[in-house]
Amino acid sequence: MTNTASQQPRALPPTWEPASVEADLYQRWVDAGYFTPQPDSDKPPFCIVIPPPNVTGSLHMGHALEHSLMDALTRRRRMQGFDVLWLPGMDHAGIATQNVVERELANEGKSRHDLGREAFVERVWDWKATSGGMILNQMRRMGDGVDWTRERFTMDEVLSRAVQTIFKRLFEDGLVYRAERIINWCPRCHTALSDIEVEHSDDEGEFVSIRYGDGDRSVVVATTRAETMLGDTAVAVHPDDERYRHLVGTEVELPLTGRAIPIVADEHVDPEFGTGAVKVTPAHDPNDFEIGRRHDLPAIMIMDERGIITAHGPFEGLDRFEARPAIVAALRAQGRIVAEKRPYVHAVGHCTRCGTVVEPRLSLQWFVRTEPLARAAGDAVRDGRTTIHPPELAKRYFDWVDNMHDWCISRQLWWGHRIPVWYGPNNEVVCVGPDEEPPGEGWTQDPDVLDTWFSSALFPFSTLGWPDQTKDLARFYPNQLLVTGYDILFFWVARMMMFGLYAMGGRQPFDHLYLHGLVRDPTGKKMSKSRGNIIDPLDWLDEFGADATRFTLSRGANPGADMAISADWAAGSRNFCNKLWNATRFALLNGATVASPVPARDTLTDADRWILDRTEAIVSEVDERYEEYEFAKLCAALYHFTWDELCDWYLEIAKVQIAEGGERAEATRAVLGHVFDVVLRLLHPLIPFVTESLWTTLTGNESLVIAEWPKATGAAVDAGAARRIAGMQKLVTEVRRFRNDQGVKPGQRVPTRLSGVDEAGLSALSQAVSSLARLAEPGEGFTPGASLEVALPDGTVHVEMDLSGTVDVAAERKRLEKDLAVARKEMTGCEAKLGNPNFTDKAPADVVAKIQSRRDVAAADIERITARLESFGD
RNA sequence: GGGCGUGUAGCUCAGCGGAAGAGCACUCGGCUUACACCCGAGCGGUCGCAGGUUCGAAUCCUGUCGCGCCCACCA
Repeated sequence: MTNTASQQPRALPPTWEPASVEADLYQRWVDAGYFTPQPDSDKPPFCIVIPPPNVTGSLHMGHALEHSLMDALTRRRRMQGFDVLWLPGMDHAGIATQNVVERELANEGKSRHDLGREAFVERVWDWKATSGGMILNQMRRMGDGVDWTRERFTMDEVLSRAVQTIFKRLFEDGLVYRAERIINWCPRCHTALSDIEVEHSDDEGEFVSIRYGDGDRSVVVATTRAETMLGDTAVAVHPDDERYRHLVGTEVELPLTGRAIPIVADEHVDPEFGTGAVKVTPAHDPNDFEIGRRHDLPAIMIMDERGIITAHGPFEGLDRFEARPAIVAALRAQGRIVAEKRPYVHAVGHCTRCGTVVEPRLSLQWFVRTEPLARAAGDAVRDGRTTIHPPELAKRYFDWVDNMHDWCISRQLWWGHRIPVWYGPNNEVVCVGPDEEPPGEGWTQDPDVLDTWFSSALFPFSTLGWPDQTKDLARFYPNQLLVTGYDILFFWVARMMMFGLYAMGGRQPFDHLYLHGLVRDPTGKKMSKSRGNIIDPLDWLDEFGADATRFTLSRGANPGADMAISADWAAGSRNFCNKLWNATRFALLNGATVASPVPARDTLTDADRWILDRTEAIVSEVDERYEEYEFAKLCAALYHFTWDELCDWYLEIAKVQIAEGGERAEATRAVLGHVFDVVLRLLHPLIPFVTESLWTTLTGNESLVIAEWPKATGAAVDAGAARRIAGMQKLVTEVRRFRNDQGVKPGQRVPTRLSGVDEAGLSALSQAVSSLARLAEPGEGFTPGASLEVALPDGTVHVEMDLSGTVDVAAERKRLEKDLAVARKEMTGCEAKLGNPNFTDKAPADVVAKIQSRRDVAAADIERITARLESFGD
C-alpha cells in the first residue's frame, strides 16, 4: 500500500463514495494477480467455473446475484488459504445469438442466405466481439474476482476440440446416433429443438370431430390440428373397444384426398377420450409415429420446414394456420364436421427462443442415447459424489435424470459447433476427430451444428484444457463447487453431470452444487421485458455502488428460493456500507489500532469482554452459515452484529472508556482495532470495496483480498459479562423509554440516583446510564420526582430521577397499565400451564423451570406495578 | 393430467414442537463533535381456513381455498 493519503484516517471523507474508488481498487487487485491461482503452490485447490453468460446480451439481475454469491464464496476460500480459480467465460448461445444477428440482418433487408454460411458466421463473430465486451465490463464493475488469464469462450479452439473429441468418443461408443424421428420443430427458427427447449402453455384452439368414410362403416375422429389429416395414414381404436371392433382391419376413405386408410387396433388409444377413434399422422405427431411403427404405416410429410402445406391439392402453399380453417371449411361443406368445440383450451408447445408454436415433424437428426449417461448422473448424486444444496432440489434432479428421453443435439443452424460427421458418396458415415483430416473428394460434412448446451456441458473440464492432460485439469477437476440457478438444472447441470462423468472416467464435474433462486421484482413477480419491471444492475452499480448491490442480493438469497428486490433494499445496503465506513472511521479517529495486542482479559471491562465474545460468536456463525450457503442468514448476522451490537452499544461505551484516558483508553483502542479487523475480514467477501478501503487504512497492510480469514478460537464465553451487559442494555432502554414517555427533552440532563445494585455494579451502571441514556450524576439537594424499577438478571435496580415534580402522571399511568396487562396475561398463561398435571409430568424439566420463573417474574411485576399505580392515588 | 413448493406485521421474508422475529414502511422525539445514507422510543400479527395428534402446534397429520413453479405425446 503506497497511497499514504488514505492511511490518514482524518482524510477519510464522512461518506463512503464507491464511485470514486471501486474501479481503481479492482484494477489494483487484477494487476497484483490476486485472482490468478498458482497451481505450483501447496495450497489446496478451489475451483468454480462461471455459468457462461450468453454473448447475446448484458448481465441481468440474476447474473448479478449469481456473481455476488460466487465472488463471496471464492473470496472467502482464498482468504482461507485455498488456491482459488474462478474461471470466467461466455457461451456462444447458438440459436439465441443466431436469431439476434438474423434480426439485425432483417433490418437491413437481408437474410442469412443472402450472405451465405461463411460470411454469416463471420458476421456473428463480429457481433460477438462487440457484445461480449459489455458483459466482461459488468463483471469488473461487480468486483468479480475471476482469473482473466483463463477466460474462455465455448467456441474457442480448445473448447471446440473438446466438443469434437467427445462427440467422436460418443460416436464410437454408440452413444450418439442418427435417426429419423419426430422432433420438435420451430418453423420460424427452421431448426429442431430438444424437448426442454419447448415451453407448454394453455392455448385456445378448436376441437373438431370429423367423419371419415360413409354410412355404418364410417368413423368419427377428433383433432385440434385439422390440417394434419392430409397426412393421415390410418385410424386407430382401442383393441377392446366394442364400438369399433367390427371395423378393425377394414379401410375408410380419407376425406379431401380420396385415399383409403386402414383402421388399426392400438393399445395407446384411450377409449374414454373423444370418440375413442384417433386419426394417425405418423409424419407429424410423436404418438402417431409410434403407432405407425407398430403397424407398419407409411409416413406422409405434408408440411415443409416453414410450416407450409406441401401436400398436393387446393391447400398446397398455405401456412399451417391458414390451412387449418380452410380444411375445416372444406370438410364442413361436405357435411363431415359432426361437432366443434370452441374455444378448446389445451397445452401447446412453443419455441423457448421465439415463441412460435412448435410443429412436431419427422426428420433425420442426431441424438445422444442418454440412458447410460443419465443413470451415471443419477448415481453420482445418489452416492454423494456430488452434493446438492438445498437438498430438496435433488428430488427434481432425480425426476429428470431418471426419466430422460434421448437428447436431440442437431440444430439446423449455422452458428455453433458443426457436427464432425462426413457422408460418403455411397452413404458412408465417418466421424472425424479433431486431429484427423476430413475425407476427400465426394464427401460432404453434415450441415448441422450442435445444440449449444452440448458444449457448455463440457465447461467444467474443457475450460481446463481437456482433452489434453493439463496441469490445470489435474488440479482443478473435479471443480469443488458449481453455483447456478435452479432454472437450468436440466439444461445445463444434468448434462454437465452426464458428460463430466463420461469423459473423466466416472469423476463428477463438481463436488458441490449450490442452486440459487430467481430474482423477482419488488412485488415478487418475475422480471421480464414485457412486464417492464426489469431492474438493470448497472443502474444500481451507478446509484448505490457495487458493494451495496452485492449485499442486497446476498442478503436476499435463501438457498433455492426466489427473492424480491427493490431499490429500498439497495438503499438499505448502501446505508449499511456507509455505517461501516463511519464506524471504522470513528474508531480510527479515536486511535483504534491493531499494532498493540488486546490486553489480558482480566484487565478489561465487561463491555470489552462482551464485544470480544460476540466477535468470536459471529465468526463461528458466519462460518456455519457459509457451509450451508445460507447467505441471507449470514448477512443478517453480520448486519445485526455490526450495526446493533458494535455500533449502537460498544462504540458508545468505547467513547466513555476512551474519555477515561490512560490504560483504559489504550485497552479500548486495542479492542476496537481487533474487532474492526475481524469484522472487516468477515465482510470482505460480501462487500469487497469498502472493506478493502477501510482495512488497508486500519492495518497498513497491502490488501484484504489476500488477508487471512478469521478463525474462532473457541475460548470460553464470559457469561457474567454477557449478563451484566444485557442488564445494562435493558436498564438504559427502560430509562430512555421513561424519558420518552415523560417528554423529557433529549438534551435535558436529569439528576439520577440508582439503587438496588452493589457498589461496583452501581458505579458501572450509573456511568453507563448517565452517558448512554444521557442523564446526569445525582446533584446536591436531590429531590426524586419520578422513579422506575427495572428487573435485571442480577436483581432489581431502582432508578430515581429528579424531574422536579413535573412527572406526567397520566403518561406514566398509561404505561404502567399497559405493562400490567402484559404481566397479567403472562401470569394467567403460566398458571394455566403449571396447573396442568399433564404438563408438569410430561414436559422437560428445563421447560417447566422456565415457565415457573416466568410466572415468578410476572408475579413480581404485577406487585410492583400495582404498588406504583396505587401511589398515584386516583 | 402428474409432481413440488408456498400462504406469518402494510411490503419482502426468517422462524418449522416449548415466551410471535428481521429489514423496509409508518408514528413520535432528536442536526447528542463517526454517520440525518443518522440517533432514540414506539405502533403493528386470532402465523390462509377447518378439523386432528400432543401437556403444549406458526411449527406435525388430514382436508379445503388461494398463489407459484416444474414435468407432461390424451388426439
